Amino acid sequence: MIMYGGEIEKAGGSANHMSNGGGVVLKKGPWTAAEDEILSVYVRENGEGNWNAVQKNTGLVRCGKSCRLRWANHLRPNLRKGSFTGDEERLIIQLHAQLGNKWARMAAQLPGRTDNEIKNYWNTRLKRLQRQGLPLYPPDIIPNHQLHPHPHHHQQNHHQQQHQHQQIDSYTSFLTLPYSSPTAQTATYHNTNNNYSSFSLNPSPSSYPTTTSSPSFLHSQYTPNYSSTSFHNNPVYSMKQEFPSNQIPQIGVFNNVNNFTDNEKQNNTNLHRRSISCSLLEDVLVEAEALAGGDGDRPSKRRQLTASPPNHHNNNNNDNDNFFSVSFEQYDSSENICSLQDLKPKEEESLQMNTMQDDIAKLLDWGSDSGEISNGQSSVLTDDNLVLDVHQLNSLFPADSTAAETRTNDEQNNNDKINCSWDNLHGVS
DNA sequence: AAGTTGGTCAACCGCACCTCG
DNA sequence: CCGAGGTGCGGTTGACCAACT
Repeated sequence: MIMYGGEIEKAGGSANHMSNGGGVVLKKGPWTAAEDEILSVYVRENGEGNWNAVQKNTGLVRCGKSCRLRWANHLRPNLRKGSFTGDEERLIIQLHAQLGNKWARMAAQLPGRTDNEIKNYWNTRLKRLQRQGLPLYPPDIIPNHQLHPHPHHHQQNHHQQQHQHQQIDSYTSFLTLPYSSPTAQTATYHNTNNNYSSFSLNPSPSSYPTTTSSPSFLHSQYTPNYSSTSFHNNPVYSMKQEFPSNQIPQIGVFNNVNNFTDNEKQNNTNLHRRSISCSLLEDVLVEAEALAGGDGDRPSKRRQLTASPPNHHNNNNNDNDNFFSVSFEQYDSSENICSLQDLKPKEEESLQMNTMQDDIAKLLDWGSDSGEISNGQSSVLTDDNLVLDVHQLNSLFPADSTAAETRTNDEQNNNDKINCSWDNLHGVS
């Protein structure tokens, strides 16, 4: 047993302590290095989960939730520290446009990043943009809720159900939202490769900063395409962004990557965390199944968001020519992703994840001159950028074509079904 | 130099879901 | 079926620091 030897203030003598009900006064506030070490050793030896046992077994006077949080946000391996890169920022914005305040889901798309980091980043950004009266999203990104302001009401996963009470409020707020910016096109974007993006893009995006510290942004070099009147009259630009209650779990552009590179999965002994990841994937799977199985004749936002590009990429062609199709290929195969993780030998899995981790690191750095904070230019997802992205991904994910080739017929059928639903999408011109 | 403001980060809180007995 | 315990998620808060006035 590891005994915690850190200082413990007198019971009840500090606001930084709380009782766990058993007479033990649990410590609150910042963690010490000694506490970190104790927790790290314990998790290495016992794995994650059963966090309340940490206190019992180590004497660490921290509640289970605190232990879990500390581990997840600071101690677990392969955490990415430091500022978000420009591409990460862009991805966060894109994901937020898709998912809303689903920080955990967003974090799952950003290897090594925590939901807390993303949340902090977004909230900071939100506050700044609100203060400046600037839009939350670049003109070329239209949040899904603006495309489909009437969410349907079936909720298919517990993540969505979990915060129903909050989401009701959010939905109420959401109903007051106006829709897209004056110049934004409410059509789902197709790039020149006939690829699909689940958020809408203005074909002529203006430069939009993603960085939290971009001087050009902070000093209003950002010039929206529309008049200042419409700019300020459009509440999108100044209101707190809220999302409808049934935020649809989306497949982010890094979905495929996430399945293998999420750092938490690198700990192969960690079945618990794997189950978390699978839980996310299962959510995706449920949606895929709902889509493939025909969600009635209701053209839902879900359907729109998960639709595949035209099926010219269905077969053995080089799907990795296509940035987004890579994601969707993986998505269509999402059922296998969890099972693969469970079945794959740990060494192989680990190796693959390491490789993918590197790939992601490269991916996140592409287009970022310095690899540091975006200067605002790279945040624009233009058609040309997409082409570039596709080529970048081409070199990063050579295995994807193989993966696509090994898809089962069922997966292919599912994909085809989803493709068929493409024509039913709302807002697709 | 002192006060103010804003940004970042870490941590806590409350709620809801899941599992299990 | 029900309650307790464990867990995950999103919201919120407060400390700290740097830039600004």
